[in-house]
Amino acid sequence: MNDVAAEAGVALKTVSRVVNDERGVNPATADRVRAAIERLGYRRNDSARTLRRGRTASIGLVIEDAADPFYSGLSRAVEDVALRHGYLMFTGSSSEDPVRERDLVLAFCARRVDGLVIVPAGADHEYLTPELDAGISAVFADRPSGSGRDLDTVLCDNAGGARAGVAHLIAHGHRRVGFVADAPSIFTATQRWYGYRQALDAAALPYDPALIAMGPPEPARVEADVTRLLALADPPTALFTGNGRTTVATLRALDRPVALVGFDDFELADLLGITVVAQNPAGLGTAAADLLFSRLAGNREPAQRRQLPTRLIPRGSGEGAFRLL
Amino acid sequence: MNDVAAEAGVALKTVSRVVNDERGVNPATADRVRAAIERLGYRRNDSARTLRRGRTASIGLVIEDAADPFYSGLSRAVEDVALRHGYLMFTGSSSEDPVRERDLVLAFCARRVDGLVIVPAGADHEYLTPELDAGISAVFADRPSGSGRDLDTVLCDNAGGARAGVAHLIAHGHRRVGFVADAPSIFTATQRWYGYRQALDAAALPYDPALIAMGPPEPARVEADVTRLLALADPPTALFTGNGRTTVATLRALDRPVALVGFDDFELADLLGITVVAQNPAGLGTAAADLLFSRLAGNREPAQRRQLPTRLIPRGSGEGAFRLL
DNA sequence: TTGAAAGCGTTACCAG
DNA sequence: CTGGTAACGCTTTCAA
Repeated sequence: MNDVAAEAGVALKTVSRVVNDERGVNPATADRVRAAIERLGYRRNDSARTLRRGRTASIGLVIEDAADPFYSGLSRAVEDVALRHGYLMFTGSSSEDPVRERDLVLAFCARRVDGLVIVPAGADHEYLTPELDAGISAVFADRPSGSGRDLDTVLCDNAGGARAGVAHLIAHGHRRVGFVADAPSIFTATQRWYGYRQALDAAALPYDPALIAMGPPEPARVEADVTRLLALADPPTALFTGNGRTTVATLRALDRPVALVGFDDFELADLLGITVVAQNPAGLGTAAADLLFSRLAGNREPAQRRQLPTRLIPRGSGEGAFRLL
Repeated sequence: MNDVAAEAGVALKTVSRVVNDERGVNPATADRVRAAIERLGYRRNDSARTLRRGRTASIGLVIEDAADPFYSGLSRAVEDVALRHGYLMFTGSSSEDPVRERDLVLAFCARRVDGLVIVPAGADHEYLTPELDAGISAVFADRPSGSGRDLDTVLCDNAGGARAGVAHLIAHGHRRVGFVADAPSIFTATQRWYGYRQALDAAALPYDPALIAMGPPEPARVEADVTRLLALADPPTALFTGNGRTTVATLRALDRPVALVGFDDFELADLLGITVVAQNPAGLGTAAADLLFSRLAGNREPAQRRQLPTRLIPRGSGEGAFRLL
């Protein structure tokens, strides 16, 4: 900017005015400055700008895995909202590791992002306190925080969705429904398990722990669990799967037709005829980002907790059974 | 940092030394400083650090769409490499819009990212010249640049992969193979079309423009085109589809069994029995990021152009025909 | 081992 | 309309 000022024969401050489209600059002077900028290939240094103004016009997004269709849909939605507000977005994948989540969040904060959208991997967010005190806004998406300050949170109706899905199977005559999902340490898995129990209770069906298979999200674990369930002496006649990844892994493990309803819609589920409880990843991202930007705009209301609805989409596998051939 | 110094009763510089783990600080003093940091909830401002040091330890990634499984896989791979090097990553989706690509890249540069990985939406990259002169490194992934300085580029073997896929269909007796893909303005689509032609030529089969359906990536367009091809008086007995999205859209449009080979592997393609020419999105991202970081480490060799192999995976649809039921 | 001062490239504030 | 100067929070350089 100094060089440009010298080149154009004006003061530094005048260049700043032109660069920032401030009014009160002689058009002729402005043109001279712009010409100098062009000649020198000058580009404003936003780091310095940021330092001086105290706002970086950037946000940080921490998700579980950028390559997972659910989170990449959420990610794209957050990005769109950010860009619409003129903000840039840092992205990081926590890989379901609380330490990595924390490192990413703190690294973003060190860059002085104005706000954060976090899909928490851990339950403890005490580490956020100094950052929040420093004025950084944060919104939790998909899962709530287990500790720390009460913060804006956007979830989907996990229990309600699971309840509806399992009730659907029960309504079609099933009395033994297997439940395959992520480990109980994952908030959404536990919520969906609540929903499963509620549906059983509502139908006065017994809860059989032998029909529950919760664990790490690895496909191999899921496939082994499904195989085990189906090999029981008194096997389930239907399965409810706890998320998209689990549903897909389950499909691979089926060696015979079984009624199936899965939480999360996914690509080609319609072609395959899989009945699902759909949630809206993009909607989740948009809602979280909107909430964040309302905070950045000065909204000082108490922390909100929004819950997005789910939708049961019957496609055959929940009404009859899933069969590929 | 000033506040911490005051709180600890030392000079600013000493705090800086402690924060950066520089040696030559009395352990007792260091402890006092650390205690003050803890009390005040101090966090280093990396923007200021960046400004002073001239390196931001961040890169920018511009892809076509963060929600597309292909690009989200690439994205995750780039992120992993960046994090391993202690870098943070800005992400942006161009939506196949050259203007948006340019705006994103320039915004990243204004933040003084050290490097860029770009999946170009446009062919013109003259706008990068001042940035490159300023010392920012850039690597193109998935598609090359059509203009501007010669830069590192990582592609997959588009023509070779398509040739192999089409040859596979021909080897199974097909003499009329339809080609459904993105618009010719997209580099990969055109390259794959070359591969298609090469396979025909190698088998001495005539090229029939009526069998070519290239256009916007919208599913509706693809479905309409597929329907049109299959309704021809002399319809194709096999289809080659130009990428994952197109393959999926094509599946939806099929009203009868047709032999099918698709470029790009995708989730559940194995279950559905779709023969594909697989490329490796994560490998592409890793290669591009590795190349970028070698530049950031000082590698001054001439621009490289790497080509990653593709792999034909027979699963049934290319050997017989695709049928869901 | 510790500290003081200069400077990174901007913008805010006050003068002219 | 234009310009000077301080300040943002840090690291670099030099001195004690």
